[in-house]
Amino acid sequence: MEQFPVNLLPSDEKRNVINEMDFFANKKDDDESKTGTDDDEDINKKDLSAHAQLDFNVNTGLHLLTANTSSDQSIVDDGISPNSVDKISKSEMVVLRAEMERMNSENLRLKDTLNQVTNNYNTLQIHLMTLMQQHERDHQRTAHDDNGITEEHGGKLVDDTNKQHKKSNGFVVPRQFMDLGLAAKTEEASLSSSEGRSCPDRSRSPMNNIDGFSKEIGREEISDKGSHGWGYSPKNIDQAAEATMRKARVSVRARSEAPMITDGCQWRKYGQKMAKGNPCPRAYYRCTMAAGCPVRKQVQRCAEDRTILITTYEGNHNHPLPPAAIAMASTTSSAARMLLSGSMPSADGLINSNFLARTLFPCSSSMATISASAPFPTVTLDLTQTPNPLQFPRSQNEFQLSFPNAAHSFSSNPAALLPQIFSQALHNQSKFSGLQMSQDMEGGHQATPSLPVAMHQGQQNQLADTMYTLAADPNFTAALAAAITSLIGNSHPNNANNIATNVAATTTSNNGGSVTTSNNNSNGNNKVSSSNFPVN
DNA sequence: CGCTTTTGACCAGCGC
DNA sequence: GCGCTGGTCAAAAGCG
Repeated sequence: MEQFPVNLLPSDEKRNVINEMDFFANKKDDDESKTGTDDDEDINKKDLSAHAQLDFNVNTGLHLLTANTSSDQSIVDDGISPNSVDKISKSEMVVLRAEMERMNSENLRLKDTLNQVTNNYNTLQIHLMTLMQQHERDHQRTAHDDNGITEEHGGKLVDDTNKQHKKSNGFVVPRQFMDLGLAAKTEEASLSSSEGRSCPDRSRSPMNNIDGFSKEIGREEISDKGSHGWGYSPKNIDQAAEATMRKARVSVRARSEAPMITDGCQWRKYGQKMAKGNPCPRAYYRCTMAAGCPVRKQVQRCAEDRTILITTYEGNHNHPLPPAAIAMASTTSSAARMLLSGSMPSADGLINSNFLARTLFPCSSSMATISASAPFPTVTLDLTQTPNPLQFPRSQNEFQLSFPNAAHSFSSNPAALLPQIFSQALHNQSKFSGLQMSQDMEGGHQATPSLPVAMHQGQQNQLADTMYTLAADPNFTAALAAAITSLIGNSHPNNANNIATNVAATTTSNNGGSVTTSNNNSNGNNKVSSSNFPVN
């Protein structure tokens, strides 16, 4: 280290020339011992002062802004000080300060360890709950097979769903989300067949109905609810899946001045309208990474806080995605899966989903809410809220620990932080991937009603199932991290725009102008409006 | 020239 | 039935 030029001097010469530098002499000896074998570390241990001084000097080099350090350093450099007693006392102060720094660093390490222990605890708790759920599901499936129930159409399927609710836990709680989806299935399917214009993509491309997640989740749901032997034709299954998936939406609220949040996909704008109760226009985008991809999203700024960008995803991609795109795509599929699994049947889904969000991303302040009153079942990931010190006393530290170079990355190259975030998120995800959720676990979501507030055992299991489904999704946490990018950008307002610019360039092309054109229908408000927070 | 955005129009659902 | 609203289409315009 250049900060220790004393090392360049022979030890004897130094000892003789600099009288008051016994302190340095010890340090130098210590340095020499370190230049030797590491095994001599214990043997060469000197008094605490020597080590402390070494640590202090090292830390001095790292913390250049420490005021005390500079003053102390000047004292040491001042070889003409007449009062050796003061030097000694000051040296002791230096030692104490060094010791304090060591303790602080140790404290940080302990905090980190505690954080890891907490995460491990949560993981194990989820694992335990999941195993219990699996055990219960196996038991119920066996009982259900004995009953030999078969279904002939969607209506009976819904009825059977409620039957299972009763059978599972003895409570009758309407599974609003699933019922909505299946109930709308027949209607929407008929509309699709008779009026192609209402759903041109699906009618023109029947393959869209059986692609990707829509088909997968739909069959998962149907197989789960009906269990065995229903009379659905493949066409009906696809229509049901499509209709169901079309109903489920995932909304992400994040603070960002960017036109859109990062999701890694390519989008094409196909419409923009003024929505009621919001002066900001709502933009409609369609995924253009593959022909016939059914995924769409709506982007709109929050009326109350226009720094908040609300992005609502719908559907699932039918094509391979780049790693960055997998994140947000998995958000939609996982969250939709959570919705369609009916794991949040109570009106107070906030409790469950908050637990979910905290478990998946304990270092974030993200909040997941379920909206049962919306026209479509929607899960909202609110990434705009400030951390709750009572709930996450170390959230900020944890976040910084997770992204130690965040500030530097933002100051130098904002876009460089994104891979860090995704890596961190994937790292978090790997904690869950070790749970090795079985295929059956992922595919079978048993209908389990719940008490609204006090968590019934069945609800706990269902919650665990849902959480596990999300956690097992390879990129759900990464998706959350992608959204949290906006949070980071918000914490660095000077860099937020840069991030947004870099991000937007990878997702879609847009003019980025401040003038947006509204497109109201039949209300005489077709006009060009200016906005400080353009949607696109 | 091809792709994207803009934007007026159309359609369906819903409430009154 | 009518009006409002959300969602989408598709021709025109813009852009590289």
